[in-house]
Amino acid sequence: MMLPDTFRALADPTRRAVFERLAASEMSVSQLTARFEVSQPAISQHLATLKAAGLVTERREGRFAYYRAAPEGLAPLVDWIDRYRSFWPERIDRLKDILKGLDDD
Amino acid sequence: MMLPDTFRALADPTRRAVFERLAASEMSVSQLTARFEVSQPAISQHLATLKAAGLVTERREGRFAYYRAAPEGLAPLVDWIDRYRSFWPERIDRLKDILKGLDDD
DNA sequence: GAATCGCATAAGTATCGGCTTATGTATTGC
DNA sequence: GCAATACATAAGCCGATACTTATGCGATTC
Repeated sequence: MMLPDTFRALADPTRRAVFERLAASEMSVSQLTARFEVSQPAISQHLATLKAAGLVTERREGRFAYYRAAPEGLAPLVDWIDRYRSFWPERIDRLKDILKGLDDD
Repeated sequence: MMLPDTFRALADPTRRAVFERLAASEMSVSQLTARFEVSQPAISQHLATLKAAGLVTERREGRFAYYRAAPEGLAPLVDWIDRYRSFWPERIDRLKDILKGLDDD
């Protein structure tokens, strides 16, 4: 199965943290940089990787670049997990909790 | 959040394929090696990584070591995805399909 | 229009990670 | 007990990658 690098993109802790931050709210690169302890180029590079994986989207506004998490990018992960559903013991009912939550929404 | 290296363990395509194979059925290291194009040590190393991440379990029998996928090891992934549930657009109803499947079982 | 700002890209470096071959350690078979 | 088998570990190699500083480039500001 060809996952579009979703796992690899999220494997790096810093990059995952960037995604998590962008899931909370849209932010510009400089705002994002201020929240991490790596340089601005490092952040830009992580964003490029996340964007290539479909995990974030970019919105240009003048000289600013606003990024936000693209939840659809997580779909390959859900798909992948889905493939092993039938092998899962009922013990893993956390997935059911997730569904319950969705139903309640 | 401190994921127990689940993402990193599944980021490598070969290692992910090993996990997928072990999800289908328990196998010994040599049986597993026969199915891949990397050496036996490489397989052993992948298995060690997967085991450290809680994604496989080992069963010793004489000089054989049988491995099988540990679906519980995927729980951290589900947990992590769950954290962003509220940000997801309804468009991602695939997760609902998963839950439906579980309910039907 | 010159300086500044926001960001991306280039280039270099050092570490990590997956692979190999070589070797070690039990276990089994003769 | 000796050879062979099953697997793990050691050691080394090399490409990938996460970071840095330096630079480029468009947009804003004065």
